[in-house]
Amino acid sequence: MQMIPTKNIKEASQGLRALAHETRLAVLCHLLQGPMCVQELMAATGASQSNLSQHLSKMRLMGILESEKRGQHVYYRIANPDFGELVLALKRIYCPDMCS
Amino acid sequence: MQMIPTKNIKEASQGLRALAHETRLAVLCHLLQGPMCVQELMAATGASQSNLSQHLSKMRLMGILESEKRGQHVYYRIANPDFGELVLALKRIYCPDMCS
DNA sequence: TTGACTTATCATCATATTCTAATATATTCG
DNA sequence: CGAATATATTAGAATATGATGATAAGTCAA
Repeated sequence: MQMIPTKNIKEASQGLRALAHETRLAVLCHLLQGPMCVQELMAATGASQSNLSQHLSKMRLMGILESEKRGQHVYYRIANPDFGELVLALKRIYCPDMCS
Repeated sequence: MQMIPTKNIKEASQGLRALAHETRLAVLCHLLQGPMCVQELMAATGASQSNLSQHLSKMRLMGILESEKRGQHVYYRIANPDFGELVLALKRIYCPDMCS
């Protein structure tokens, strides 16, 4: 196991912080199934429009999500498939009962 | 990819929060090499004694680390090897240049 | 153009996190 | 015992983060 360079620790910890919230982690999990628009994510997470928009904005700024406007809807998707691996590692830790 | 149950999202996001700090992530990375005592971790991270102790305490309470007292030193180690996988996923995202 | 709808942004308040400094506890050694 | 060392705990101030409500801006359809 090789050490992460100090200069990257900062970036990685900022990225983690952008995931370390119940709503944002739920969004990430839902988006693993494919792109969704804000309305759909509102329904899926139960967050309010304003609140969700701010969470999505933060994740986009941190490079976790990408967005694309189609008509009056904005679709969000995961920017980097490696986040799927990260969620898998999370599942091994926090959902040991799930056979994945 | 199977969805993480809502009831576990909370726990997982709390766990992530316990990692989402520059000092704590650095500690985790160092401990991947093996157990270390507080002094060694102070030298490795540059954090102050009190500050580091609080970070270690939080990680221990969150089940990320375990500690063992040996003489006047307290050795910390990673409680769950799956956190190593999580760090590997982080490396793929934030250190794409590192050939790991 | 007007009105409904979708999303983003802003201001503000509430809460959580982090750091520092001081102090406490425990262990070892002389 | 008393001093030195290692670690933990506490209180407080500073800062960051999160939720809400109001509003703005873009799109569509009548």
